[in-house]
Amino acid sequence: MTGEPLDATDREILALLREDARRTLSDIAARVTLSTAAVKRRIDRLQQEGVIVGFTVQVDHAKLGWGVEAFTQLRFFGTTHVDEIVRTTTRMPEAQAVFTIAGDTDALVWLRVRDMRHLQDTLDELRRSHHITSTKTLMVLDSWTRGQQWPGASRT
Amino acid sequence: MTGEPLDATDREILALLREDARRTLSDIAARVTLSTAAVKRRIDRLQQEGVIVGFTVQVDHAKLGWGVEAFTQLRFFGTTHVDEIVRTTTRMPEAQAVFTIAGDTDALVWLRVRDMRHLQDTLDELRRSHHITSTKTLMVLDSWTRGQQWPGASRT
DNA sequence: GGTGAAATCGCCCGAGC
DNA sequence: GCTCGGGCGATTTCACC
Repeated sequence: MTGEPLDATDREILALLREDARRTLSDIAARVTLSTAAVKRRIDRLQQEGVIVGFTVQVDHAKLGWGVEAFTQLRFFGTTHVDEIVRTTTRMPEAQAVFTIAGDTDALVWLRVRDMRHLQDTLDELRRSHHITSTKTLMVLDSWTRGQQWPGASRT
Repeated sequence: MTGEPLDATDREILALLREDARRTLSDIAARVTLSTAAVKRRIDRLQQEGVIVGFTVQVDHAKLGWGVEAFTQLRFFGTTHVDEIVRTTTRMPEAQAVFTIAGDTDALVWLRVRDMRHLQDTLDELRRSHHITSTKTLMVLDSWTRGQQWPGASRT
C-alpha cells in the first residue's frame, strides 16, 4: 500500500506545495533542480500513495462572518460508540475538527461559529444529539494555524 | 479594507475550491453558470480581499511518519505576554496550531509528532522556553478534520 | 459580466544517457 | 531512474465590448 519512504526531494516538493499549491511544475522543477517531468511523476506518486490527500484553499473564516472559535470537551456514557460522535459531528458545518481523546474527556471538538448565539445553538445541538454526560467549552481568543491565517488580525 | 459582502456565487466558488483547489476555471464556470473570465475575476478579488489566504496541499502526516497527535493545555505566569508564546511555538515544526484561550488555561497547542519520545522532547522544549506553570496533555486517539483526512485510517 | 485571442502551462510522446 | 525536445490541447490571462 505504502510505497518507499520519501527522499529529501519529495519532502522539498511537499514543502513547496504546502506554501503554495499553485506553483507551476517548472517553478518547482527549477527549485529542486529537476525536470518538470520528474517533478510531475513525483507529485503523481505522492498523490496516489495518499501522502497528498488533496488540494484546497485556505479561507479567512472571520471575513466570511464566522469569527468565533471555541473548543468543547465532551464526555459520553460508556455505551456510546466513538464512531457515532465523529459521524454526526462531522455533518455539522460548525465543526472544524473532531478529536477522540484518551483521558478524562472522550472527545475534543473544534468549533467555528458566527457569534455567541450561534455557539450556544451549536452546543445545544451537540448535547441533544448524543449521550453526553458533560461538556466543557473553551473560548478561543486568538489562533494561529500552520500555513498562515490570522482570525485575530482580521477584524472587519 | 474589506470589500462588499460576498454573494451566493462567491460562496459557491469558495466551496468548490475548498473541495478541490485544482479545479479549472472552466469547470467552476460551468457549475456556477458564469464565464471563465468572470470566475477568475471573482477568485482574484477574493484573494486580494484576503478571504482566500492561500492554496495548499492536504498532507497525510501519518504517512510521513508523524502519526502521533496531542493537545497540550498551558498555563503561564501572569507576566507572560501572549504574543511571546505564539511567536515561539509557531517556530516549532511540531506545532500544528496554537490557540490562546479565555478560561482556566491560557493556551491550547495542537501538536503532531513522530512518536512518544518525540512528544516528550517537544513538551520539554515547550516547558523550557516559556514561563509555564503547568501543562496538561491530551492524547489524540483519532482525528477528523474538515476536508477529509484519516490519520487513524492510515496505519502503515 | 461576456467574448475572443494570445501566451503560458500541462501533458504525452520518443530518444538517449 | 532522469533529462531533453517537440508538439498539441487545455488553461490562464488579458484587452476590449
